[in-house]
Amino acid sequence: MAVTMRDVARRAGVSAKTVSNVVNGYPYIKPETRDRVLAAIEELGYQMNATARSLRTGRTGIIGLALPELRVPYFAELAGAVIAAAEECGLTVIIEQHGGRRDLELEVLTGARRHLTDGLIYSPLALGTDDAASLLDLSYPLVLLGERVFHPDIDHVTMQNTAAARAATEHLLRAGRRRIVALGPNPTQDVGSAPLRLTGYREAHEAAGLAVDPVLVVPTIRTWDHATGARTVGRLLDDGVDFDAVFAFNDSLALGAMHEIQVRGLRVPDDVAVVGFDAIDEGRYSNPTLTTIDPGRTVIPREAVRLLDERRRGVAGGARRIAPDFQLVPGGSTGAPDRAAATAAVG
Amino acid sequence: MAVTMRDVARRAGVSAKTVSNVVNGYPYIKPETRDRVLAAIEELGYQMNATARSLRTGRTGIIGLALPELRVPYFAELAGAVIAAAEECGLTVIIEQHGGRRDLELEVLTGARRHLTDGLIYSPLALGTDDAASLLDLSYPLVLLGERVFHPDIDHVTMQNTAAARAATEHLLRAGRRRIVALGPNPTQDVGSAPLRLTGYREAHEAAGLAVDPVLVVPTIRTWDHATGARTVGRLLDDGVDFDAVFAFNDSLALGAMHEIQVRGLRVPDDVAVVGFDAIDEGRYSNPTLTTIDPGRTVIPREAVRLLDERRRGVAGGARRIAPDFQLVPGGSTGAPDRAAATAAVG
DNA sequence: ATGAAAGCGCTAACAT
DNA sequence: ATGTTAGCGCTTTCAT
Repeated sequence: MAVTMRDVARRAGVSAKTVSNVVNGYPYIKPETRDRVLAAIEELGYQMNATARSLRTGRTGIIGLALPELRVPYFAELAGAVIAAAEECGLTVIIEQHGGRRDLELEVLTGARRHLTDGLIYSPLALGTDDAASLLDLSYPLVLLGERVFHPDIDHVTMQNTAAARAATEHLLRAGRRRIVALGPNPTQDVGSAPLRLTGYREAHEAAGLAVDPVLVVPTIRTWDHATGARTVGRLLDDGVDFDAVFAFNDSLALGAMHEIQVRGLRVPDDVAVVGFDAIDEGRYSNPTLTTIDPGRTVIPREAVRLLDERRRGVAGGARRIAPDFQLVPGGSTGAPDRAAATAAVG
Repeated sequence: MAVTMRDVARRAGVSAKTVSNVVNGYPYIKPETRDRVLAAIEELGYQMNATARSLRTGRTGIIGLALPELRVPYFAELAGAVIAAAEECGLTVIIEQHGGRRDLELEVLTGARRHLTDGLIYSPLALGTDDAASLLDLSYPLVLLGERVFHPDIDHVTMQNTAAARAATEHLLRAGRRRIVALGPNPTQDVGSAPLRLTGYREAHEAAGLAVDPVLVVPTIRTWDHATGARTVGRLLDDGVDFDAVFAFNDSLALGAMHEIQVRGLRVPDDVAVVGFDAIDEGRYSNPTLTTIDPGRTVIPREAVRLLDERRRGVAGGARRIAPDFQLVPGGSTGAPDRAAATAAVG
């Protein structure tokens, strides 16, 4: 059997409650008593039983992070950063993969794991505005990532989707590209990143006084991965669609597209320039490197954890909405020079 | 306050213990009683308090997965698969990132989270054989990934490192390459994947009656990532080392190397062929696609969870060691044709 | 500044 | 086949 508070208390000649007070940083303890307790803890190698504490307090110190799939690089990087940020707050994270399946996304909200966690950071893919109701009468703190299920009464951490997409498109227009594919919109999706990014794409064209050729607005399935990017661009090429640039709605799509373009014997960026979105690590070592949008990749996980922790501790007021500054990251896929690594390391 | 077993019991006109029996699948219950209980559960929307059960049983149904960093694609894919496999067993996973830092790797073993988990799947990077002792007197089930801290009394899930590395090298030799860089060994590392893979590299040369030029055995730091691969190969090129192939000890190194080679204006595979190790998703859409070793990427996570769950449930005997079959995955980086995606989708 | 008693919700052990 | 009792290890009253 493990060492308990009673054991420590006996050893220190105090009551269990005093040990509890010491462990929890209760201030009004005679220094001498505290020292005796700390010594006893040390000697016995006492470690608190988190389960017992949770049963009593109703809080576990665990938060959930629900996302589509960990194997998708964007979510892997997000999860790594969320875990690190949670650690700073003394919180533990459990990751739940819903695969973008609607039934699983809903189950996450009410499933058994919600008893294990103090709150949830939630990145849905299939839910829409209609589902906002499901999110409003939850009995635990919730922070939403993205804005598929936007509701003003829920904490959100999101991106400047439209402005960033506009900047990405303007970057291509400035480089003289005039037939820019928008890769990623989905006709059945009225909410979420896709329509917002498409709006940015359109805004950039309008501002430049250019019309958007509908042929260049190319829907994909919701799974924005390499395979989808490659397959979709492959079909455009098969169909003889004329384009000189691709703005893909995320980096995986962009990298898949870039792969396919080169497999077909075209050059990036000479024949087709490519811009992505997310600034995942992979794009920094692709061939060529990928021009992309950094939507605030370090800020988003940190803020998500902060918002949730504040709710959890009951120190938050009304719902908050955070959309960090974004940044265009130039790469070889739009003609920025791909510097040699050894040289870069020196400089 | 949430609905408890007592509430359900009252409603069903039975004792709490009977509710417990129903919930836990105890067989000897009058069907009619069971139905009444299930109905009461349904009506009240009862969900079990996992914390209370854990306190009573001493088991949480949570397992730990300790790895260097989630942002490293190999570990992200591993973690995703471990979570999925754990789900199948009704287990929840918490991921702990130790960053390959020795102090954190040791802390994982004895930290507070070990009270929260029933066992640990452990993938160390900094520990060595000397640390085996730290792993032997742990009071919880442990499954080791890799063989940095090999010990016959601990469950291991590992790879056929030497045989697979030999196959990778032979693949390059068969293609007529004669100056193959071994990218990844570390002179200070006597255990783990690196020396085993180096042995495979040497064996392939010996079997072909070829000597290994020591200049081609190129150490890297332990962080086998893109940047390391690019930087190290960059230095070889700067130094004018003559080579016509690279066998990188993982895919990230390989992709970083491939990037740098192409940045310098050389062609892959014409000037330099490249082979990696791990078969991460990224290599399937790189330019060119990456030839690599699949060390059993689907088997490893599944088996790790199975071994741990068996120990946890106390149904395991002596220590087991699992090293699944591996497979060479040909890609464009050694001259296999990179098929167009759209065509591939049809065929 | 510290202690005693009670109980969080569940299940093990025993009883019937 | 079901009920009773006790207690997992902690924190929350309330008392001193």
